[in-house]
Amino acid sequence: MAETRTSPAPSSATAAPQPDAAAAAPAPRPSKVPKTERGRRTLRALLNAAAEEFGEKGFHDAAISQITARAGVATGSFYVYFDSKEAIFQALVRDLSGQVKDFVGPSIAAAPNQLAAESAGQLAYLNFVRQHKEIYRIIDESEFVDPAAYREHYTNSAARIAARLEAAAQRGEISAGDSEVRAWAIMGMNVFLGLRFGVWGDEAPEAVVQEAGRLLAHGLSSPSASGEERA
Amino acid sequence: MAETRTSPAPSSATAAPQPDAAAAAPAPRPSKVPKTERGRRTLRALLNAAAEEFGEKGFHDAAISQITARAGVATGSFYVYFDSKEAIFQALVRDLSGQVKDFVGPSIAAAPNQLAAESAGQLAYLNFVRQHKEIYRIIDESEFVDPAAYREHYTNSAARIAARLEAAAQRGEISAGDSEVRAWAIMGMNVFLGLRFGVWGDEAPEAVVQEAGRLLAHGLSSPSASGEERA
Amino acid sequence: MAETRTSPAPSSATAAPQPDAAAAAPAPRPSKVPKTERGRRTLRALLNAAAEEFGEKGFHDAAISQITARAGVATGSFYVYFDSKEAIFQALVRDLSGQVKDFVGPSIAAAPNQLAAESAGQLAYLNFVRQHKEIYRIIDESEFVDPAAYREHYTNSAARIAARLEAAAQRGEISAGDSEVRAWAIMGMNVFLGLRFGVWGDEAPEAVVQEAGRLLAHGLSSPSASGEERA
Amino acid sequence: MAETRTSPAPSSATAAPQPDAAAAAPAPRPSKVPKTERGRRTLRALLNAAAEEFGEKGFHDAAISQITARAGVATGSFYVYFDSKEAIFQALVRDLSGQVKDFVGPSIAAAPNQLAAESAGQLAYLNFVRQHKEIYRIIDESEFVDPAAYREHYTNSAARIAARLEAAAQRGEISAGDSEVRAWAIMGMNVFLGLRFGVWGDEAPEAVVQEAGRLLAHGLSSPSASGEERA
DNA sequence: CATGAATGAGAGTTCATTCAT
DNA sequence: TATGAATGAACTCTCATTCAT
Repeated sequence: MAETRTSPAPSSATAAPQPDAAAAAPAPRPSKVPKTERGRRTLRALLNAAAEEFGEKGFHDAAISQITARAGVATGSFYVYFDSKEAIFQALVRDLSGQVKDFVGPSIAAAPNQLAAESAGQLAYLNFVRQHKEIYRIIDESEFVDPAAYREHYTNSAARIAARLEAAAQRGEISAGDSEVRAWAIMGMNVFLGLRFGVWGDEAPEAVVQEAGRLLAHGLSSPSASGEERA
Repeated sequence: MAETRTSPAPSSATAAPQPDAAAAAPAPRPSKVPKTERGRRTLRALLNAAAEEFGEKGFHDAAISQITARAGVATGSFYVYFDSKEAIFQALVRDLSGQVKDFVGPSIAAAPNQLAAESAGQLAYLNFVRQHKEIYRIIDESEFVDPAAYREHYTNSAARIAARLEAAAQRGEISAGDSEVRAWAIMGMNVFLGLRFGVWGDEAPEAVVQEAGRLLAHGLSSPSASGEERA
Repeated sequence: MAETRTSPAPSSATAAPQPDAAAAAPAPRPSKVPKTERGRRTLRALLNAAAEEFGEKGFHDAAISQITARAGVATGSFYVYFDSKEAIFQALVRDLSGQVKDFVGPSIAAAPNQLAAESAGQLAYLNFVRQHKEIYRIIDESEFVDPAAYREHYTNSAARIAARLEAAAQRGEISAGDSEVRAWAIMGMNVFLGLRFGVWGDEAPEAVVQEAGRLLAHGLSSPSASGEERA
Repeated sequence: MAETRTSPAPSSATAAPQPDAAAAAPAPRPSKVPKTERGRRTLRALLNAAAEEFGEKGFHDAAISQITARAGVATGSFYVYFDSKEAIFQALVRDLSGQVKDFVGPSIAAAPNQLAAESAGQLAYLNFVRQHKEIYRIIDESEFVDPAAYREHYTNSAARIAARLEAAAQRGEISAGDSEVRAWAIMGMNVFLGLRFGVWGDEAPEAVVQEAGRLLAHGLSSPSASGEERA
């Protein structure tokens, strides 16, 4: 059986310097780019405070007055840098999306082959989620607050996975197949395992990743039988 | 917005034998069970209106006054049936969760073996999502509005999947392994494929399901190589 | 010489029941028409309070919280009847515009001939302005707050004057000429005399009206000479 | 927005001999007179920018930050030259009031007799208004922002007109009468004709002025009848 | 003189919920 | 049961003004 759902991405970056799709994003993060050092500090303080506040309370229960209080600045200062609550949320999502990518990416790049890479990415993602539950929550909520950012986040992640699969297939490491479908499937696995074993539970991640790796490598079929064909 | 139910019925039973967690839920659906025919009609109208309103606007932007307006009743009447905005949302999530299960369940039960069952469930789920995008959205948002309901929904789903895998493994249809991890992985795949190919896109679902079925059956490994062991 | 300026209309109603141009106005005054007696009382209280507040402070310095305080209702009640500060201001202008018309109209209708009618209207207007300085101010300010209402007010007034002149010319009571130009000229006279001798000063209105009547009847020319033609 | 002045010059002199009320005004125009060339340029830029901004948005919707942005200077620089938003508005109104006078005055001076002079003034005014709608608006709004400046503007204008009428009456060019009442009546006519046929419409100004000239010369009376006396 | 970040009081507006009818 | 007016706490956002650099 199968049911509904959604969540923050496993991601896994390309260390390569190729122009990221995000580079084409229309609006730069903060509505005002600070020109002085002082301004840069204030902006950073606001983003950090926002991550805390949104993570703890969710978008709607978060209050701008609380964000500025946490950041130690006046209410009005908020609007020097962001046009609205939505605007800072969006800036945050893009920021965090990048953080996930940057955290997970290196593990993947270091893996000897594709299957190992996916497992490494999964493990890194699980650990990241466990340490940054608020990030998971924030990205998830963007589905409702800023659908475009949400979609962008997952579309980018899937594209990176698909590119890796494509390359591996050409190298003969894995079988050929529709990379996009596979990428979304793998991403979904990662996200849900992250939810269950990263956010909600804290079972040993290695065991989880091992089991998932087996599934990814050989599927469910028993060595002897291959049920599907006979279905 | 997809056809909303025409009766406030609390959704149906599970084919599965496992005790439905929902049965233990503390709060009964509507805070007041109507005694007259007129009352029953009003309650039904409110739930239908709520499905539309929440589906279109999301929880926080949905307004009770809009729900009552859609339902054609006065503002005050709302509180005859529900104690709060959260209460009607919760009632709705439980209701919709049941609808998903009821729609997908039969396809699974009709399948000849486990792998076929998962593929059938996936296909049914994809079709359901495509026709009821607002339901997808509502259940998703419950992560923030009513986390218990959200967790319950996915935990129940995973439990059902795990039970099926367990049984299939005992029958020798599939390999042995940690059923819970596998169940969450499969559920994640389904959900994300549903998001990508059900909610956002409308590519032919059969192709998607076929590719996912192959992945589930045999994994990514190329017939010749088995990368993982060497990693 | 001649300079800038603007102000609230002299008006002068048609007692006749002919459909008023205002009847074609798109939006009805209050955004919600009360259905109960209690509601009607609250709406009236709000409008009265708004007239006081706007009259004393002007649009921008007026506060909705002050309006509701004066009316003796809660802040939120305001929004039951009006969508915004602008909305109640608009409703007020239309209301007051009607009041001016209703006050001045009868005097005009009672006059024996056209020149007497204009003088009577002028006198009535002067007296009205003197007693309702806040109304003068409110209508004036609508030029900036709700230009459409402002324009409507003066256009309607001018149309009524022009219609009277037209009729009088056909009766041979006055000379023929461009009624619209004449109407705006007369209205301008009335408004500025109202400003100078109604709002700012309180010289005997009868003397002012008498002098203005002479001007209207015979112009500036000296009985013997007629300068213009020779120019 | 019509060409704003190219220099912060405080407007010119009056041809009329009566003491200019503005000369007695308490506050000198800019709160600080620039000593350097650079300062003079900044001041000029601010006044020009203010004329645009106030003309387009009105006093309250105009923002100092917008004025400085248009002027191409930093926010803080504003306060080097003006003490407040009100202060720059006041400086502007006095400036513009002088512009109107300077534009209209010469036409009047050139006329052969009084009636011709009033018509010439009217025509000049109409043309001025048509080309400088934002000036019209700014002076008008001063009724609410800076009542003293508003009153001063119209009182001065009326005084100039009255002085002309007085002189013409003594020369026997026009009949005798209360000059102040006549002056305000004429000014009102001009202003409203300016509103209707200058700001709102652009019918041929000559026809408007001709009709108004007839009214001013002979009034409304038909050659044969003289209604008023019989009233 | 110029800069531009920081300020914070104050306003308008929303809407879930109550309650008298 | 149904109604719909009334409530008021709470929130987002504005912007004239200050001041350290």
